[in-house]
Amino acid sequence: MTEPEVSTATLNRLSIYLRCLRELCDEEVKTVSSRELARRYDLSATQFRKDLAHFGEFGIRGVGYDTCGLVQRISQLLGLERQRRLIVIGMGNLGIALTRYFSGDERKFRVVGALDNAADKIGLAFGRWSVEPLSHMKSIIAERGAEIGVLAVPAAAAQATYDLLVEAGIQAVLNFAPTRLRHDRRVPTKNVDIGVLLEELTFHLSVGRGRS
Amino acid sequence: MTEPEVSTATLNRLSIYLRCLRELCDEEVKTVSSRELARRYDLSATQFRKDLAHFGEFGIRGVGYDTCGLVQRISQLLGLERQRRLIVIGMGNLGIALTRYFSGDERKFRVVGALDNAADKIGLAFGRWSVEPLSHMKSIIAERGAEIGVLAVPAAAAQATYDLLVEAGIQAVLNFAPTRLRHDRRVPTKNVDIGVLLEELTFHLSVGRGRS
DNA sequence: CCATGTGAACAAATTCACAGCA
DNA sequence: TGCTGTGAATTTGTTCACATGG
Repeated sequence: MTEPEVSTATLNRLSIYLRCLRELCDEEVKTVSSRELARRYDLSATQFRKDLAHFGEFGIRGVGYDTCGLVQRISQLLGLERQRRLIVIGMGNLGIALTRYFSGDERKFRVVGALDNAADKIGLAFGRWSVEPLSHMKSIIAERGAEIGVLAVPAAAAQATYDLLVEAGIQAVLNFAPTRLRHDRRVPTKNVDIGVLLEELTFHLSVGRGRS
Repeated sequence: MTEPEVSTATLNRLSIYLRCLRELCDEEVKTVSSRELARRYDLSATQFRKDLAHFGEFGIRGVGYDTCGLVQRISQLLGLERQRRLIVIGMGNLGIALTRYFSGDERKFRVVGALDNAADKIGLAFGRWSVEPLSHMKSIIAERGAEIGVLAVPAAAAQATYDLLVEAGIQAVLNFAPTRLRHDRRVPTKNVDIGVLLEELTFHLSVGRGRS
């Protein structure tokens, strides 16, 4: 069974649905209709059904969806059945924050390495692991099974560090550096660009009140 | 002159173009064609022209675009002609990181307030301002001219804090809390949901190599 | 009878292809 | 001639409306 082509928008909505359904499941709501879910969380009922339709049939006609069951199903679809391992590269403000955040007993993602080349950072511990130089990258990825690289280096160093990550065998990258990466086709890469988002808000500020 | 309706995608690309053009301008490249820009930064030449077309004509036929001039023009379009003021709410790992980051002499955005209700946080200084309780929010916004609120509180507190921000007169919100906010139509709001992005990457991991 | 799942209609965004100007 | 600016064509994504099945 080869998985279908699914848009980023659909995948991101599945994450949202997962969160909503988890809440309902925790509240011991047994079943929910797409309409009720949409009303409660300000979503589109049709879109919810269409998004799921990419992957199969999950509901019961005339009834709705089993909340806890669907949490399991969507978790599987997204590949969240087991914990994923991250390494964070760049121990600036943001890198430290992310390392600390994902060093707790966070369910789905866990930091297994913190890297930086600055001599005054190496050896410090922001989470469970102390900071190591980038020369250890390849062995960390291989030995600790890191799958996702979190890039939190300055813009100027981002491309070179990205290339190192790919070369070292990382399987995906979440980039926080405010720069446009030339990325390897085989390594899925997402960008979080806080500057771009703030500038979008600024546009709306200067034009008048608007919606998200 | 009432501004046109522009999609989020277009606005975000304008921020990217701005960054690319700034680089070219700094390198003293005088003019650039849409094709050359696209080639160098892996963008779409047609899309670049179409995006600009929402706002007017900026190029010279047969020649291309004046790099430094276009930096100015796009900055104006996005409302970046003056510095914008932020307040950060929630001094957890991420809130501290963001406060520090935007407390430097960052050109376009500057933190003018750091808020948290935790007694052990109040009074600490992570940037130029020490942490104040949320009860000061309204006066900080009014007296220091804060326009954008950066929400970095736990998910459980996000909606209540968002409502407080709106009530206190904030003009836009950048939300880092992993939750779906019911937002006021008049206050543009953007979400940065790191969990959603990591889950998208995880999907691609489990399915096979893919692109961003 | 109710809510799902889905083809068909619609809307939005992207890409093509070329007219028109420097 | 070269590159912009833009209608027209195409692709992609969303919404509608209803047949289908529990």
